[in-house]
Amino acid sequence: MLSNSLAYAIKALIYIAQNSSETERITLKEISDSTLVPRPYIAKILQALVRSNVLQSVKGPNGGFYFREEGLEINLLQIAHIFEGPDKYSNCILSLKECSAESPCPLHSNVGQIRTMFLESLEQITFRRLLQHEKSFDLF
Amino acid sequence: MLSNSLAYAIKALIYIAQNSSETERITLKEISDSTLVPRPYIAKILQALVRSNVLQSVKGPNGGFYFREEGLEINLLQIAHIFEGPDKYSNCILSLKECSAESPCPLHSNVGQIRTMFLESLEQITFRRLLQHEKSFDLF
DNA sequence: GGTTAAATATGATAAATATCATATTTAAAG
DNA sequence: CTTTAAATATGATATTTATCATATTTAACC
Repeated sequence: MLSNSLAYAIKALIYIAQNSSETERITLKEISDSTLVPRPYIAKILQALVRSNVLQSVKGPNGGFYFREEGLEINLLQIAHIFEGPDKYSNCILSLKECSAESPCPLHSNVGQIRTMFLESLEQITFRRLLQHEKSFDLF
Repeated sequence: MLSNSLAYAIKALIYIAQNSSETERITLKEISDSTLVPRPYIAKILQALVRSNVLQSVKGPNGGFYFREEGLEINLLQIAHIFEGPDKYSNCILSLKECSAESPCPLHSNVGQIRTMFLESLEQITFRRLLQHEKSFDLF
């Protein structure tokens, strides 16, 4: 339902949101260890998140990653847009050309509607909200 | 949300359910033309559906595919199981080991719940139900 | 300013999906 | 019993996604 990369990104972001601050940076190794995502892979994902202004990174000794202030307001749908193609969530669930509210495909009213709910729910969840989840929960 | 193959399979099955009978078989070419899925690709998909006893096929002149009587009672979740790995829909949305109702992951109660609804909705839709959709709807 | 601990950039490899091509089998019909 | 129109089997190619490896840059600290 979520791609591998997207699920990895969300796990890493939850961990960082819960444990980082501008002065308390989280290193790649720590993120990899606590999510069990291989270091080079999670590295690529985190780099994309830095480029997208979700995270901030600092190189060198005592460096690492931390959440930007504004980053905490970002929701899961926005993260999805970074890792899935842009149109992945935008069209008919069967990818039919003619499907629309006026001329709905056979799945539009049932499965399609739940898909819409799924997207709305992704959109409602920000990292500030996820911060409240218990920190000891294993993210692997 | 659905894999390419699964969406193709559903489109083909809707077409066959609406247009076939034991005496009125649908040929590969016709299915390919009406779904715009390349012939060799849809051929593989249909073969899998025959092996899974959803469809019946007849070789030779005037041959083709048609829905088995019992096939019409099959629901979309069962079709999904044919084309997606078996555990694809079975575990935590973040693929976390420890996630359960008692010890839910950060997404369990929101996105996870909607995922469950999604699966239930797939399970409720049989091809007999989809038969009722207007036949002139373009399946491409 | 040299050492070190970190991220970054780049690209290589592997695995899974999707797509295409071709030869074989089967059954109907003349 | 030969031809023909269909599915079937098999496997080749391409594309995408996931994974791994390595060299480079950067900033802190002595």
